[in-house]
Amino acid sequence: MSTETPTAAERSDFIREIVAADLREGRHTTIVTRFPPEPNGYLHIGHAKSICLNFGIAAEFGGRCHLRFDDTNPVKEEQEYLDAIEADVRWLGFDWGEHLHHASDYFEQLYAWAVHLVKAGKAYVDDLTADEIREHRGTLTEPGQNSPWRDRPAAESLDLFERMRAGEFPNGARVLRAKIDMASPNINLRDPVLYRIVHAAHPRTGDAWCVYPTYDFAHGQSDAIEGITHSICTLEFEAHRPLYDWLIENLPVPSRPRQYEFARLNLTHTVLSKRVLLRLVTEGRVRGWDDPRMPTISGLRRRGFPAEGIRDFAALIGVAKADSVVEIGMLEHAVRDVLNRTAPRRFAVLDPLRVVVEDYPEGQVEEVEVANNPEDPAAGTRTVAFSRELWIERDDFLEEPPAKFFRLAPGREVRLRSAYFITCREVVKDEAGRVVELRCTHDPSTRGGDAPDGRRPKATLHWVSAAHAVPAEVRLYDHLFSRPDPGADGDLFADLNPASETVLRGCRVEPDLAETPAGATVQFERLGYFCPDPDSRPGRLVFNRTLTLKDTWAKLQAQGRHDTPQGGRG
RNA sequence: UGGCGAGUGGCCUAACGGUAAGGCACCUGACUCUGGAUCAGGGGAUUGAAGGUUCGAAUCCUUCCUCGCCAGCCA
Repeated sequence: MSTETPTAAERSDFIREIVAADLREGRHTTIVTRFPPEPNGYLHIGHAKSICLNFGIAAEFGGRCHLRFDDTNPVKEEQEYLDAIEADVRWLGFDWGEHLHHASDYFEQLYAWAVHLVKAGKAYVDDLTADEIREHRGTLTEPGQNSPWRDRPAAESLDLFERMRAGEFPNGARVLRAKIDMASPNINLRDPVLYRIVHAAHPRTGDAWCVYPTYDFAHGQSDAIEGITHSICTLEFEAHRPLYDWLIENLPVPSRPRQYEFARLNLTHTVLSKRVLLRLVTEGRVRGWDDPRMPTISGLRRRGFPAEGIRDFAALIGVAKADSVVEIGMLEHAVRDVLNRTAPRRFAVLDPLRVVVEDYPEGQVEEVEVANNPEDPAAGTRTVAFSRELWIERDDFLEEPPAKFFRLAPGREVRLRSAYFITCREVVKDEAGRVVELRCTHDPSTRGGDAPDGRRPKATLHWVSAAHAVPAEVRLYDHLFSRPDPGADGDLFADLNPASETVLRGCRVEPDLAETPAGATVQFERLGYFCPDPDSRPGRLVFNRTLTLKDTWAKLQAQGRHDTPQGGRG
């Protein structure tokens, strides 16, 4: 159940309309949905859309939503995935109560139903090889051919099926098939395979079974067992619906679930395919399923995306049947929106440039008061140490400022946020001509950040006191793929963004940032949102950049130079 | 080429026969101790095309076009 659904009080979509009508017209009194992941990988933002839909509907209509693992293929499934999926759904803010289920919980019942079909002459054991079955299946335009085993006596199929279960045959030797119609224009109805022999240990049932039901045979029946009323899945299962219905109609199942399909999520600059994500991980293109660049729930979490932002995003994009590609900016907008409201502000300098305030007494330290979040007065204030030697952001100074560059430059006065106005008096360079230090003066009357004479600098800079700031490593993240439609030219991996991660060492941050709790995302003023990485240690702080702030100056620069998609800073 | 599904401003989504709405993005201005946020305003859609029904069509009908999915013993 969602903690709250802030932005989408009146959101509706074609599925919710169906649900509402079913309730209104008495077809159901309680709505039961389910989220049915296969534990063969980590959940990603596309799954989040489905999770929000299924759990969201259950919550809105006073029903319930089950978490059911579709664990029918032991060769691809692992306990690690089962655990990660549960953690991710919970982190997203949803609760399945008592209803944690597995298709494997129903193996015995499913087997019994398969036997039922065999006895009814509606399923048979086929001795054809996989290749032969394919050849008999026909093509999109040509009907298939009946298997020579199609009409063998039910008793013979039954015997063979029992021996399949008993482990008498090797993988692939035989399968159980539904007897429907080899000439159907819907290929899924051309005697689909219901059971196959797989001698492999299952994460939950171990070696108890060596025959496993296919998705088609397991899914709808599991829905029926659990009393699912609305079995919501993605568009690619549309062609399976007739089979879903055929099985429900031909089996003595306890309920009549109905399947509805919606368009899966596609996002620009990212790939949402478990197959590809698995490759990124196994081939070491990223550091793991929870790499902050991954579109996985665990990656987004590590990156600092709040669950609320992900839920808001799901509400924002809606649910429909048209294939679509959502701009990643939409996700970033939803996330910035919650972070702007909730993230505490802190000072951090990513690329430090030394500033010496010449007219500020050596050894003196003042505690200046700074708002924790201008958006939220209740967040209160904190004090930050100010002293003679400071660090400011290197790109907040330009010796020869172009028009529209409002920050520090020789002779120019700017405000140091919540502290003093300073004026740059001298630029110190090393032998190579690189600026290494700025000699400045301050106006003591501007303490706190306001001038008694009403003077208003065009820029306000963030800063840290050199003697008080603590060092940190900061990892900057950008889109994993550099083009909006990765792989459109053929080679997906060639579109990997080489600048998707930039590691900055030698950053200087406000001391209390050392205490930022894991999972908390803060705003580094004027830079963006950041969160401590799990790699962070007391003495060796590591922060991940969740997202940059919107940056008009970076945009202006980008327009002028026509590069840097994510803009500036570091 | 068979079946199924879908086409609404750059992107997402709404309109359920009554004369195209909202969000994101973009642009402009105001305000601002974050070039953030906020506020105000703006540009932009002959609703894939062509016919037809109707007083009236994004919605109904016909034909066509385009895109997606289906020929795993994956899900």
